Amino acid sequence: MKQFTKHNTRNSLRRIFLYHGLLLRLKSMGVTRVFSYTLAESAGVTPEQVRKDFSEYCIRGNRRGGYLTASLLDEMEVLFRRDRVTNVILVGMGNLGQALSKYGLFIQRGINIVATFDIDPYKQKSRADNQVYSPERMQEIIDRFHVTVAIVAVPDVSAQEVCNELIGMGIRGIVNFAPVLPRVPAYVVVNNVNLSDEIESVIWSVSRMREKQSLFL
Amino acid sequence: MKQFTKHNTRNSLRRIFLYHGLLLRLKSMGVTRVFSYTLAESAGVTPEQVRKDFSEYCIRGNRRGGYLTASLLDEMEVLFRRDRVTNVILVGMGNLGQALSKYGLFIQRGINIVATFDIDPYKQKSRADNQVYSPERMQEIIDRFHVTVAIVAVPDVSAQEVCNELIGMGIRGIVNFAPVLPRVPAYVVVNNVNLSDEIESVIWSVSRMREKQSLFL
DNA sequence: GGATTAATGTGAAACAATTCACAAAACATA
DNA sequence: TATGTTTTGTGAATTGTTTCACATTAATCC
Repeated sequence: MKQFTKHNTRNSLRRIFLYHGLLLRLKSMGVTRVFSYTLAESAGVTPEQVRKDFSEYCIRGNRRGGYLTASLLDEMEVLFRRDRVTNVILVGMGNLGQALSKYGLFIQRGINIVATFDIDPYKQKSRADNQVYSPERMQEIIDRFHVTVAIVAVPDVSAQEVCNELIGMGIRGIVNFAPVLPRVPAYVVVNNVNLSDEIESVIWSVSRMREKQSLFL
Repeated sequence: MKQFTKHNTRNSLRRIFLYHGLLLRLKSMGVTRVFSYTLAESAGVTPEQVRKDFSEYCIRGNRRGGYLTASLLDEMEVLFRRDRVTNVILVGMGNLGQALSKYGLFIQRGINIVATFDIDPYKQKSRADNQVYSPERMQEIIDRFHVTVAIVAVPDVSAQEVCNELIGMGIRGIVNFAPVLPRVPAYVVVNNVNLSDEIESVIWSVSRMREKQSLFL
């Protein structure tokens, strides 16, 4: 097993996944060899950054030859467990949950939503193509499919409760779309995604930029 | 107009929006007064961090008295333009686009999707409740509603082209859900959101944590 | 009204991340 | 095989961010 001595940072991990996505695209475009500056260019970072990031995860290139797209991808996929499909569950089948359950890119990336859950009995019935389960069956499905990661897309008021239940049933990683930060034990990983915040920060950056610019008009 | 001498960082801006969301909840729960440690606790950061972040945006509290929820919110909303509704457009009405167009939390946060666009004529017709426009009408609508920010939820292959067109029509901020990083001029703000990456990074963190733990079993 | 307490605000210190600069390696060419 | 060129890999320098420590302020209590 590989050891990462340095405490690899959240930022470098994010970038690694970004590189991975870019590499998939490059490979599909028939690019067999990439250089640190190729990736840097597409990722909007410096070439040194790319090399440092790879170095942190003990990914080596070939001096003068750069990296072979295919073997770099293989190495990354083994390293980051993307060589196998991971079963996840999705809790909360509101608008966002329904979209996520149908989002085609997940399965392309080895993310398999094995089951979706909602407390609303109407939602449980309504979808013939994609069965929505009652939360009662959660434990059973988590056990059967060895699920450790859940996507939470429930309303803010139920988010904490749902997270607590999931953790009690063995879930160890949560991608949380509810606009609250759930409180979890240290052995559980949470990634909070707040769609409103993402848009608001752009709105603000734009309006600030316009103000600055208008000073020079 | 307020001046921010310090170059406020991306992280502190993200946290500011997080605090804002937390404050909205606290206010709705009837909390009239908050302290830096109240917010720190909910946001998962240190109290000093909260105070530094506020300080960076010239937001002042009352020594010993902390912050009054309502006036802090007012101040933030004026400062970050959340006291008015901002019109945005949404391009790409696939699964994700459709979910985003119906996502109730946007309007709660003053984000108004004034129009949605898709090249697929079938999608343009199909929705009686929520008209989907042909891209031909984009310029007209951008001008009419003074839109400067767009949400892009198109497939990866068309993302760059769509962004170019949007920028040509006056868009200055893009929230990009396509799994590519669009190349844009310096006067355009882009925020890339990659849902697969968010999930993959959790999957990896969990599997790494389990490996570490198994060493001690 | 002075003493006490509980909070903020912030410069300084510690820590983390990025960029720089260049040695080491691999390949090409003659 | 020697030489030149290109690219990686990484220690050192720089830059950025967070935490610490404490002076400052406001409220409360005798």
